[in-house]
Amino acid sequence: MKKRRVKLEDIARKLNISIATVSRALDKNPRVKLATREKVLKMAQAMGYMPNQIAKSLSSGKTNIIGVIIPRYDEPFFIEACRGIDHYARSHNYKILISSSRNSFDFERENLISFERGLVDGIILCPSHDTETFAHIRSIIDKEIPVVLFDNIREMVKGADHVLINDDKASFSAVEFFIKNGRKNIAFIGGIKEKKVFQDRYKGYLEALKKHNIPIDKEMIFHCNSIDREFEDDEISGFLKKLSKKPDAVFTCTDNYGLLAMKTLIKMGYKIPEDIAIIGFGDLGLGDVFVPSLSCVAQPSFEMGKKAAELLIDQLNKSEEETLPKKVIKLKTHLVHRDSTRFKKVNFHI
Amino acid sequence: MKKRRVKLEDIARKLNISIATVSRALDKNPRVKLATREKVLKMAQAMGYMPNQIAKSLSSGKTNIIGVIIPRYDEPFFIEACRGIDHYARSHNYKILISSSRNSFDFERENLISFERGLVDGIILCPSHDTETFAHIRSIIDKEIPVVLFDNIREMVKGADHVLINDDKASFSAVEFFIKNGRKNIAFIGGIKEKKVFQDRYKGYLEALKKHNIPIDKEMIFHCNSIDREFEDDEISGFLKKLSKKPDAVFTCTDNYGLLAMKTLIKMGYKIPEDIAIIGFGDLGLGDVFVPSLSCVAQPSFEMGKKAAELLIDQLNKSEEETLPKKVIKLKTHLVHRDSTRFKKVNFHI
DNA sequence: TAAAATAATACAAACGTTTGTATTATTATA
DNA sequence: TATAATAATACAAACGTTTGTATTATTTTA
Repeated sequence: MKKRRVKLEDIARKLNISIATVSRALDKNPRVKLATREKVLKMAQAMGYMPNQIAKSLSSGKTNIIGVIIPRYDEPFFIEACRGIDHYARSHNYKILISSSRNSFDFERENLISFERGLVDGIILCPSHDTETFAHIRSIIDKEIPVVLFDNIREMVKGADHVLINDDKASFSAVEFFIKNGRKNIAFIGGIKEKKVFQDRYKGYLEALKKHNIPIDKEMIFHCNSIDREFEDDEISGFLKKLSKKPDAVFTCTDNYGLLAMKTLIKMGYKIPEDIAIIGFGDLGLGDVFVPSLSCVAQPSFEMGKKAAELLIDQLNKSEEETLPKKVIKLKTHLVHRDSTRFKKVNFHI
Repeated sequence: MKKRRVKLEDIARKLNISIATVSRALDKNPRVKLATREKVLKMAQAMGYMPNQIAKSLSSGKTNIIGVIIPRYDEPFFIEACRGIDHYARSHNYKILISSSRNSFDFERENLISFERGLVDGIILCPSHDTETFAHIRSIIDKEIPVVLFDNIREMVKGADHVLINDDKASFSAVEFFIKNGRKNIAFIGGIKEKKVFQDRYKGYLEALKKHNIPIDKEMIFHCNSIDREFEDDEISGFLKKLSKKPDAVFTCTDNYGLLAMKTLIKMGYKIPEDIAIIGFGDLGLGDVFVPSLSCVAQPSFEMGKKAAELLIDQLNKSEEETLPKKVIKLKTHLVHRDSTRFKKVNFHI
């Protein structure tokens, strides 16, 4: 005794009119008489009619769904980016379907392939850690499915839009901030060297030192290698504990590294920010709650998502013939000062 | 010059066989000769055939998508729950479509209605803060769309499965833990009183005190009212600062409250956990990183999501006729001991 | 008041699959 | 070698819409 859904045909039969007319009436198409439209609307309401989205999609060739692939669910940055995407998408009548690549190239490719089956109109992707080739993305683009890439981009992919931040500038500003406040022994904790973002953040660090004629001390530089969070703590505390010289500032390439570093440094007896200042990267959004709180380079995560959605929907709405030039958007970061740099209260934009 | 997708018909025409045979060959249906199957498979591969998910769904009446509605994106609990849902769903060939109700009843209802359009096979819902009536959910159930509710359930809804934790037992255990460790002046910071979960957590607090003959001191009890996070900090520090008696323990109904309380208490000069022990509720998953770290009642968020997905998929897979009895699953919480209760190292299950 | 113009509606194909039934080809049986 | 049994395939309807074109009903015009 499964209740069958009410469909156009049911309404049509009840009113003794054709399906086409019912369809058009519900669309408020001027081709149907006002009286008929109202009759249909009333009957649809009375019968509890709900349009079948799947049938609509098949007929129209559009699903109004955007596929989103992120490297992981449990990073505030991605959640915020998804919120941004969702925000823009919803207000433009799109839903989003999120999958995680679990930072695996294979999963990423699988997810893309599953999106190729016509369930989504377009794709927003943040490449995973170990994505080094881009054929899988190009293959999607070849099928003329619009793609926008955001964050963690190693390499531009032709035919896709890109949304990024200025990683080198961002870390440059953070390190310069240290220097301008008299810090000289500035440690650097980076991420795996293969990632473009970490390279760029490292670059910014080096450039800031260079500009201000501070010699580069290799001992002060560490690149965290583990993808697995479990080991980050050990790696970072290991690095900090075996330093022969005391740093007076640390710049870390993620907020998490910053927090872990802070934890270790406190245990080692450092006073924050008097003995050592710390700036992380990313803005977990929670850094604020804890004592001491962590300063950071804030990525405009929500904005990045929003922008990505905007670019994608622009592509989706373009007419068949016109071909929109592909864009690379770089969004601005800014320094958020909390306890770990609060020797001077400022909040400036890069 | 839009490239048309390859479809069954294209393969069929190329090989001079019928669409039905191609369809069955790809399904590895034994009705088609092995030689034919291989021919088809090869051709499909060569032509880059991708099945059209929408057409499949229309034909089969199943989308293999689960709709998920959570109150907000930016709470680790929900993210973890979604991960749990996703984990189970994916391994059973379902995708998930997440929407946020932004803790608004109206958005929640809108989301449900949009799910009613046949895009999802079933729905997993965590009711929003201000959901007080349930007609919108019943209406979905009436249409025989399977529904599973999890967390924040004010009231059981007939015809839906439920996944919960034992809120009263959980807070009871936390408070009893304080008492067994010699704490007597135990403050309570709850959430808005209208929510069942907060009522239950409050109940557990009261019961623990009662069981151990500790008089209830109204001054030690505070119910945080704000939905907006911005004001929680002020509310909580306001409460703590105007206490006439010094508490030696605080139980808070969320982790965030716990962190905020800890921040204030440290500023007030309390030593943690010597002067005051704190237990939060929820396990942000980050409480660990900060100094001092926050002990908490850990909700099995991932497990809850997983269980919800399991129940839903069970409903979806049941045959047309059989009607599965609806279930209420209560999952166990456990205490996670960190710095804020580390006067004694244990980690027991409730 | 009949023809022309237009408004309103009906018909039917299309979207790309699946699947029950009909048909044809092949093999087995007598 | 004709006939039955079975294997392989083809046909066509169905899923629930949308939309171009054909048809019918109504109004306008002469």
